[in-house]
Amino acid sequence: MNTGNKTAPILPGGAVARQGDGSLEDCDICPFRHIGFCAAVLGSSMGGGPIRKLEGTARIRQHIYRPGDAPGRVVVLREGWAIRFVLTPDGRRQILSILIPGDMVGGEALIRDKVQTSLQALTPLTYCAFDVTELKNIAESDPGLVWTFVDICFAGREASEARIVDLGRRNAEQRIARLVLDLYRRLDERGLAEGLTIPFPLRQQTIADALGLTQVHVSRTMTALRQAGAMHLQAGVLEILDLQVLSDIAEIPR
Amino acid sequence: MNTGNKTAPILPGGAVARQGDGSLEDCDICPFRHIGFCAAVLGSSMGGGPIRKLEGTARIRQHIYRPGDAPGRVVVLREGWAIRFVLTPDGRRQILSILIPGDMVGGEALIRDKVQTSLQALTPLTYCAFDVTELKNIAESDPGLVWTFVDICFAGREASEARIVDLGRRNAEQRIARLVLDLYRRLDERGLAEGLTIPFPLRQQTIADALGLTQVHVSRTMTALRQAGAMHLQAGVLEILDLQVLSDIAEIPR
DNA sequence: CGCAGTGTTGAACCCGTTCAAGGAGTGTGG
DNA sequence: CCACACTCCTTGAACGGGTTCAACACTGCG
Repeated sequence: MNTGNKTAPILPGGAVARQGDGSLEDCDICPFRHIGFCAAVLGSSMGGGPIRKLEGTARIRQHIYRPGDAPGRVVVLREGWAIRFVLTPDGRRQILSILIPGDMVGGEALIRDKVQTSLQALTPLTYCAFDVTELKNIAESDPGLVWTFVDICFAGREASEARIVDLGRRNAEQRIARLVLDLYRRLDERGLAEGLTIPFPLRQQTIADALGLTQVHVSRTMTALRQAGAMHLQAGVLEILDLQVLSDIAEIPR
Repeated sequence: MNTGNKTAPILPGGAVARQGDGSLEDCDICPFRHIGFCAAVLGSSMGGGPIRKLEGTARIRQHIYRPGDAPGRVVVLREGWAIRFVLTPDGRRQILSILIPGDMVGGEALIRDKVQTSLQALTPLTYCAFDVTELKNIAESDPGLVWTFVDICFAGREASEARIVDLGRRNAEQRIARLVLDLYRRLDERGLAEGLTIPFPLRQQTIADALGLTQVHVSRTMTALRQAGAMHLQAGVLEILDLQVLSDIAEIPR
């Protein structure tokens, strides 16, 4: 039964979710129904039993989960951006991934009880969530779904390792250029880029915490990138002024 | 049929492997038969069809595979250490993982044709290898094996993300202390530590390339750690002199 | 209006790099 | 047995990319 606007807190951190009616019918019009996780779940739940889809929203800066929580759910972002991060003992933040619409998060809930990271909304957020127990049940009748998890996990690991190379061996200018190009590619794949212009809700402090820099240095470096004619950021919209220049700085062959 | 000492190159880079007789009988005496991947494969191949185990050796500094290769095999180290790394366009090296006996490498071959990294022996190496096609066949009759892949992949991703935090937010002393403690814990889990002493075949340049530092600075920092009474490295053997001091430096609660 | 969040800029500082020289250990060949 | 080459580690001095601290400007908002 669709509970309509009646809401109940189902995730730690105060994020609110409502339960769908299980038929997943609005997945039919979801722009992300053909990407990895959703496509696999939709395919599986057609053959086997249905899966309940939970829907949720989060306000800006709201936590979806924190270290030590046991969310028990896998989350797929539908609208808005989020970050997954950890805090060091001295209170500094390291962002592990920047999440855009269509991304899946929290896959570790499939094999771990508790998570060790925080998930926080960067913008107002709407998302779908799937109970891991139900996912495991579906996977029993459709082992192909597990391969989808393997696939998603390795893709995530490759992204992590690309970031390791950035942090270990590249300077601030290269790191920022590569972050921007990576986000541009991902947004473009999901139809969220307009030409060379993308929505860009990241603050300089957010970029700094993702790339192991300080906000002050991000400011200086982005000024340099703007003056080099590579890109331009204003009011949450980033425009790549010269893809070749930016790619050269990023050391990405094109 | 056991081919005995007759050897044939089966992996790129010149590493040599011989084919076992498929019965895996020497797994019975392998010290790593109870850890993740091997335990799962042994359990699966008992129920379903047998899997061929390939065995291989590599000399020091020898490549097992390189970027662009399609090894088509998953490797489990039996004796010796190895590194997985990439080279940046300007020729610098970033090590992505340091592998010790019992570790599984190359799981991406399960879902990718070509690998993007290099795998190189740090010491003389013996390893086992399993054909991914055969692994997939076994997984058809034992879906639990796929969950083992998910598990291993997420563990690898967690390790990668821990390294991201190190590179992004910790100084040289902390990075080295954490690397040493991580290796100590892993070696101890596999019964390869003697008290607080572990084999340590890493050169300073290797540590530098893993932690995003230079060899010169690793030298200075390790001298400082020695003078602080935290640890002592000589002739390929590392002794943790004061676990408390080292843990404090590493910011690991104990 | 006050205030919080964000970005810019300057100046001093420092962690780590770069360049360079030298020493210790090891293997090799004459 | 020694000369030589090679790898690895140490140490010094100068340099530089990035940090830290601080002041200020701009924006949106209650």
